[in-house]
Amino acid sequence: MAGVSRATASRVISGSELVSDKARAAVEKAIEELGFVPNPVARNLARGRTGSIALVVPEPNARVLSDPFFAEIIVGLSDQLDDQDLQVILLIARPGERTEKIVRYLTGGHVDGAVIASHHRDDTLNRRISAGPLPCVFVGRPLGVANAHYVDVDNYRAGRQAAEYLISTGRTRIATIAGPTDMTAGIDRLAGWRDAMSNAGLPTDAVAHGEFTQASGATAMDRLLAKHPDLDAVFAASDLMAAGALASLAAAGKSVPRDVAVIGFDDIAVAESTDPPLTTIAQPVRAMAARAGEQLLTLISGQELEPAPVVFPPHLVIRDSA
Amino acid sequence: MAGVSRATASRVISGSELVSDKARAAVEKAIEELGFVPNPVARNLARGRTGSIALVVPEPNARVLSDPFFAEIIVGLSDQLDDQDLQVILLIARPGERTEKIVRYLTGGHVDGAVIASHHRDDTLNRRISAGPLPCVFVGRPLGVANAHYVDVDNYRAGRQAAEYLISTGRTRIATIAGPTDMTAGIDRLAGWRDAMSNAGLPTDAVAHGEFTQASGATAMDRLLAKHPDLDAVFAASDLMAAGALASLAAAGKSVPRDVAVIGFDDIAVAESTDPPLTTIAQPVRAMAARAGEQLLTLISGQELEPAPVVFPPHLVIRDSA
DNA sequence: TTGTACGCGTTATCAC
DNA sequence: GTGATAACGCGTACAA
Repeated sequence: MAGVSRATASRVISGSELVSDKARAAVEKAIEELGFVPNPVARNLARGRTGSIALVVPEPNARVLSDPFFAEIIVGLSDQLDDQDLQVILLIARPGERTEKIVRYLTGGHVDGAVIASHHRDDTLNRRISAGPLPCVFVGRPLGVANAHYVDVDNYRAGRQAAEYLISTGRTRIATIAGPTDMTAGIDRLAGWRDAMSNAGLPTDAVAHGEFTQASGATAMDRLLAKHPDLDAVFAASDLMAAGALASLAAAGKSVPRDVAVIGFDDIAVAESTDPPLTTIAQPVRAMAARAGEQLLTLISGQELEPAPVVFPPHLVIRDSA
Repeated sequence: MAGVSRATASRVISGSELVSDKARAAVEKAIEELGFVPNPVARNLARGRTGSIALVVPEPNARVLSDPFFAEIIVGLSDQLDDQDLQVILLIARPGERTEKIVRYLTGGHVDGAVIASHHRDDTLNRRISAGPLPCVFVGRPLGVANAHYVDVDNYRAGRQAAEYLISTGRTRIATIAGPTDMTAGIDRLAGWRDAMSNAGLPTDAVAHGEFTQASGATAMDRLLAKHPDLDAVFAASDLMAAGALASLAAAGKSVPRDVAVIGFDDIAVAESTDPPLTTIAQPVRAMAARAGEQLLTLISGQELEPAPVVFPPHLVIRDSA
């Protein structure tokens, strides 16, 4: 219709510079009149790509999806990829299903790359994908995967920071409600707390483990109180566990922060509405996700990328509980 | 390699019955040895489809994504579509951006259909997509869109149910914290409450509007208490608003449920951890999303579908607040 | 700068 | 049952 060949039309649409102004104008006019829209599927076939990347959520649990953490990841990632006309495909494990299906999907050429939210302890998926040819970036340091590309918050530093803050406010008998020992977030935060305590010459024996949930935080606090009735502060590795701890402390007749200071982790919405509002350590999740997307783009474009972790600094948010 | 034509190989892969056992075996053997995986992009091009549907979240707000409501929608939808090798593409409006880009994407042939989570008051997107040729199903009754396919909880019935329950427990001075007047969830729940109250011969003047948030629920409760100090019950159109109301009531020295009964809506996680735990009305979000997916599949397959709404019954969850 | 012609990897429509 | 062969709609060497 523009009186040119398909090739020239294609050049105009793809934004090539090697087109005369006259031809370009003619094509653009034709596009306008025809309401022409390129077929993305055909385009991707010709280009040898899929035009989409996967966001893998290996947890077969609806609860994790409502986790603000994932919400931020989704937003950060979409935001980063929107301009590259790459779409985000959500891949969540179905309840009671092995990750087999996800692996098959990822290796089946459906996507150009993957961002894996790796909070789960089951690392077979992580290993298999990481070893394969598909570009992939983890959000959160994956356990048992060597040379992986990942972005994470500096959990170790965060643990130190929490302990050091409590120490700086004069607390001396400081406990921690740590995460599970088979999740890097739990391990690293605990290690940081431990080192800060040791450096200050304080005991590191008041440790209880939770599952990052409110209920587990409450029972962990119960255990701590029973074993160390003299404690005057506690660092919980998640806000939910901190909220559980607040409930436990209230039930035990302890006033927060007067008797016991509490500091959480995540800075999710509930942190503001607890009584008292939680002092907590925030992680820049959206920025982390954006960075993961950026790294993935680099990998997809074929550039070699040193598998150096990208680590973001945590950020202390001071409210009333500590 | 199997000594057959592409056509026969394709038949085997696509699971056609019109293949001899011998040929099938040969092809399967070849597939095994070659590790052959069909290219999804080429397949979709040949089939004239995209192999994906969009889940549209028109709210340019990260907060709504962490809403358990959306989490359940995502899970329900993926669950339903997983078997059809249809993938869910998440389409969220970027903050501060018009919905223009989303419309372009949807009409650009990127997806075979769309599920639109239509909670937002801005209905231009709803109208434009609904009027177009793309199969689409709404979750939540869209405002100002005629003949739309949608699934929803029976908000009117839910409002009635809440009021009737409060009445049945002997309350007589019953208020409501309603949602915004330009969202169907707000409108319909209020209408149900109003009718139940009228039918029981009770006054319907104690109405305050909130924005479905905790803060707005608290201020709405403040207003209600100031104007109707004698009220003995309140129906909040969301759990978050109910939580805000609880705080406001506590500040006013009112005991729940002794002085004032409170009933919420949604049955999200916080409903269990408020003090006291919230009696609330749950909606079967996951089932609703699955149904929306099912409807969308029907539409995509080209079958005509009467645009009859699918309405799910709400479910009263009795805890301690009423 | 432009056009020709082929390739991308399948599925679908025919004849056979 | 099976096998050529034509789409599917676009990108892009290569030649002009």
